[in-house]
Amino acid sequence: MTWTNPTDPVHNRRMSIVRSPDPAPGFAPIAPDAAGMPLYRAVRRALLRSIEEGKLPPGAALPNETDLAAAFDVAVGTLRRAVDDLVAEHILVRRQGRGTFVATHTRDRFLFQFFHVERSDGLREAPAVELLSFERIRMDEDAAAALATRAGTPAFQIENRLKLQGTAVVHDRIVIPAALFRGLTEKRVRERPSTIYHLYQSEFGVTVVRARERLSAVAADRAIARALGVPPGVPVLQVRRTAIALGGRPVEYRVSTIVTTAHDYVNQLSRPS
Amino acid sequence: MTWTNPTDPVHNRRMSIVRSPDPAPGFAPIAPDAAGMPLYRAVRRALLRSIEEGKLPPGAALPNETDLAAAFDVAVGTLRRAVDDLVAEHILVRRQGRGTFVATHTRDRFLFQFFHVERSDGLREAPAVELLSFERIRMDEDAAAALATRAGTPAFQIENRLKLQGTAVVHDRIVIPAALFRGLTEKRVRERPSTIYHLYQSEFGVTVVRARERLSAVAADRAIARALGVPPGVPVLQVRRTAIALGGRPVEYRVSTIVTTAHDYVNQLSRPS
DNA sequence: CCCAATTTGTTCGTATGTATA
DNA sequence: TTATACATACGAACAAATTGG
Repeated sequence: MTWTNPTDPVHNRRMSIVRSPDPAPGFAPIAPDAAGMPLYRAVRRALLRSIEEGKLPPGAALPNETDLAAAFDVAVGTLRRAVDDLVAEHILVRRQGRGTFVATHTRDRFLFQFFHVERSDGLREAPAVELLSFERIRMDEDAAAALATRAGTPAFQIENRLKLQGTAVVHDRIVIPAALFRGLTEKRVRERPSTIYHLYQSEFGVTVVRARERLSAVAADRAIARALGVPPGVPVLQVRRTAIALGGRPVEYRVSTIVTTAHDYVNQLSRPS
Repeated sequence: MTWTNPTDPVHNRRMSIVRSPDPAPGFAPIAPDAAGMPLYRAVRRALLRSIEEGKLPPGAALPNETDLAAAFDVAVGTLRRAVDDLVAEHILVRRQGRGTFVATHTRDRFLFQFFHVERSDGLREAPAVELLSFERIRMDEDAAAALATRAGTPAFQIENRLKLQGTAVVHDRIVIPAALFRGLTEKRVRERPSTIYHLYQSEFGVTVVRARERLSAVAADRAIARALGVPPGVPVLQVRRTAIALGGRPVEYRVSTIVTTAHDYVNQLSRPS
């Protein structure tokens, strides 16, 4: 059984109608005006807030579009536009016939979105990660600046060596605030079943959604050179990454050092759609 | 005066209706089926073809959405979706209240899409370009491979030095096929009023739409070191770019060498929407 | 293997708001 | 002010993919 809904002539919105058991609990109608923000933006923010607050944990299925639109009191098209944006940001994933889900940090996603090294001939493969060290440290100036805190802030530092086709190519030094990752141990890092971003997400509720990278060429220092099996002083590519989590907070500072004798950092400037 | 259009129950498409003077000449209805491709994809391709064929030159205004949708015999929403995609690819530009236009290569676009160097403290500014040399050459293996042709193919080679905040930071060696740029002279390069991509577009009908870049760290050779005023052998960032034009053809191979003592190559991994 | 239910994907159409000239 | 064009929002119908019986 269906009704046709009377519409509010001012805002062109459906007027609220009582329904039997709420098909999308926890989603309140969007206020008609939110500082001149388009409705689909307000819906996007509401969804984002639900995800950030944990009401929609990673992997969770959203209510179907019809129910969710009804809960927000917007048209399906408006809801879809909001979801479109979140899908483009890799925060939601849609699967036709199945539903819409909060994105999880799979290996595929890591490779696609956050790993840019491939062999000079274009061969791409997942790196084999080897943990070199796990320490409690206090942040240096660089890490602190990137993480919007003060030098000396307690942190974990993880050093990894990444091999491609059997040869060491990348050295990662990862700095993460201890406050955000309470209870992290070397064991948990070493025995994580998937990527480290998956670990952040599944064990600490920290979902990395984007990152800024600054690249420069430097001479390999002794420690890096030894770790990567190259002579000290050879030019290596240094990538300083600040990873941003769901709330917009920087949560990881990472310095990747890449030997580019047989590999490159690749970047696509605009993809065909 | 308006009609309501009878619809084809099979494809849910409007049936053709004769109209007075064609409001969007040169745009034929899209065939209902194009290998299972969604209609909006077919519309996108039709628009792209019109642009590639020069029927919509850079800067040209498209017919308004209503007329264009009618010409293609699709709904406005379908047309808008096709245009959305081309806008995301920077091939079209929409301006509310004015119209939709074929994108031109402005300085702003170059900076946003194709120039990634900024000072270490985050300061971004447009580079001052200085032409160092202009030569007719034959392509080496690297350039030929990037441009999908054979070594020895006639080409132009342009060397530029880019200054930021008054200091030389980037050296560009640009290789472009002579066949695509007949009549190019040093004078035209030197006296171009805007970016070199604008020159390609306005003078040779070559519209760069995207690029692939491969980055590595190398030691500065003597020539580069002299051009950039650094000691030979210092680590520098080498960016090898293949630029792709509208038809999908590679049209430029560029090797940028960047001194990264006070500057970085910056990259955004996913932007918030 | 096929069918039915569910969910997203595509396409249609329309009305109104907002920016521009 | 008016006309035009894109932007937002509504609603509806059918297609396509997936899952479970």
